[in-house]
Amino acid sequence: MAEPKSNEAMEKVVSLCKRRGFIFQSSESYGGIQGFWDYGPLGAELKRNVKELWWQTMTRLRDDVVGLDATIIMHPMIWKASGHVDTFSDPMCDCRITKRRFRADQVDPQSGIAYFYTGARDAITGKAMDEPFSVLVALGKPPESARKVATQFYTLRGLQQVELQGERSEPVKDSIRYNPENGALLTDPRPFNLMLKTYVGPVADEDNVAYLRPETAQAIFVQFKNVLETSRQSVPFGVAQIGKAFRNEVTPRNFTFRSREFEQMELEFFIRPDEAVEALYGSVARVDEGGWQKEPQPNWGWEVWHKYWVEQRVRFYEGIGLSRSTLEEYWQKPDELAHYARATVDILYKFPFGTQELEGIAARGDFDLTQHQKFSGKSTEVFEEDLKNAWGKLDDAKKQDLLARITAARRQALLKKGVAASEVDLLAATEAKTFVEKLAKGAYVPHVIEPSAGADRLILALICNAYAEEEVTDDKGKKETRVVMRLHPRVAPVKVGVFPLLKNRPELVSKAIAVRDLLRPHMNVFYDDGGAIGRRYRRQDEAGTPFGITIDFDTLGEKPELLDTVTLRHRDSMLQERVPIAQLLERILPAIR
RNA sequence: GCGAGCGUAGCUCAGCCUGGUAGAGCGUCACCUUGCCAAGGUGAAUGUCGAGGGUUCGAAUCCCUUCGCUCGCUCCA
Repeated sequence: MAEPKSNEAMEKVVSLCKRRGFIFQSSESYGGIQGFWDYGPLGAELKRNVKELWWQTMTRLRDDVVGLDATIIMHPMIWKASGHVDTFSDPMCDCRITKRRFRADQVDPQSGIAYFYTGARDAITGKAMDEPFSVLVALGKPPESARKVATQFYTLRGLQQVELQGERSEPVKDSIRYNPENGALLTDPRPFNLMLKTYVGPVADEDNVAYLRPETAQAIFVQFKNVLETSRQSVPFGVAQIGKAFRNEVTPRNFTFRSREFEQMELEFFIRPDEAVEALYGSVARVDEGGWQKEPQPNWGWEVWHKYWVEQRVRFYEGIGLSRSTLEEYWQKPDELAHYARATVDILYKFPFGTQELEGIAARGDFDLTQHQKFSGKSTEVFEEDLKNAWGKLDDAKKQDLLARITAARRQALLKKGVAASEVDLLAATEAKTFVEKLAKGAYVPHVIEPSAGADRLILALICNAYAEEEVTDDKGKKETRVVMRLHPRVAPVKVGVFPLLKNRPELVSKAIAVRDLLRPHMNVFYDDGGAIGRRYRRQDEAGTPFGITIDFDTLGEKPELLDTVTLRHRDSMLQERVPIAQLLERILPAIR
């Protein structure tokens, strides 16, 4: 995935973002704060447009998705159930000599003889150091090798000629406290908690710990039943949410790409397990039949739904100016998949600093809803009368066949999870039986397809993608560079700039203001009367404004046939055309919607 | 969190080595000019030289600490 870095391109983008007011560093006047960013006037408009287009596409233009807007702080147990409490706090330790970092639980256990030192003394200056240290060497190695490493350690701490103090040794077995590469003692494990912690209520003690959500998805799972019961939806259907999430990233990097506070646009789309689909419709649609390119069908299983959502998401990106050629689809290999995922596709954008993930579309099975059912004790199952009836009508051979296939699938999943081979058959059989009995009653825990996009990453991709410099030659043959943000008109922060040709002619100014007021209820308009007209065009080019309108003397009727017409200037081509004021809305609106 | 480099006007940067209380270009603002693609005229604003401390008669300049940025390591469910 690594590509040659192009810092120059990125620096230009960052510079433009600040210069024109797209993105500022958070708390800049206080020295900034790492991993936090603010959107300026243009950035705020851009982000709002992107989020609204996502919301429009994902919920309002569909009849099978509804919205949710949940709190950032939720019951802490949710993060236990989701697995974040465990997977988000990796204790780490460092080699005291090479500074290499290890996951404390992933150090290769070492055995041998440990040599301990109480400290060291500098033979030249007489300076003493009482910091203890120890080195582990393999059995049979001479003590000199331990002394060499220990000397290195104290030298690094400023001693010139090291005299080791208080050496003693003892055998050690399977210790994970030493660096396997050089035997040096590692620092004590320190927790790296990637969730931002806070306290709910006035007392800041451990009973009141809560976390800022590291993803918006869990709220959807937790509210799944409420949404189902109140929205008049039934599976398959989805719940969409846009909101802030927080991760205490070790290393925020690449401008806004990896921030500690960021915004997600997530959909959890709930579907029937394939076995339920098969019971209802006799068979499950296959991906190679190509149906995923068209409208959803009742006989889709998870694979087709997954493929469908990948396609939908790519089409969304195309619709806001990220063509397929700027994107990459990365289908994770089976061994890269998280334990809960059946398949994950990353949609990547070719950023100047490398090709990086914009969105992940995961087929998560029933993992999340099952976890919350387990931890909360509340059912996350749905019931379908039709399923119960359909199951009742299956012949015995079909039922046996389904049971066998479910058992085999459960067996594989359990093996992958690390269940002992001796127990796996019984466990798989029991689980499959329970599952089938539920299906027979028309009940199941829905499976889920999760398209999860980063709003801020998308903004950054749109900005990088839009940035262009081009050589322009003027009438006098002079060459110059035009910086233009080729933002898709649908996301552009300002849709149209309105300019009186000259500002010292009140007739032009008042006409221009009238045009501005005509357009303003329908779109974001920027009025500018400062400086030469060309300068104002170029200023809007840098802001990504797709249209410019200039009011001149012909607008006022100098040439009677041009009365009430204006110049409409197009950002990308710089072409101009004469358009009647009365036709402006019908010319511009289709482009920005 | 570790290592290396960097931090001077809105932006790009000079000055730092060889201490003597800050500059250029672009941009911004106002007025004039401007009859359709940034470069005309006049005038103006802007930095406690990232922050704090130390050395010194005197620090943007030397030293220490800290914060931020970039790169590498680590991490990325």
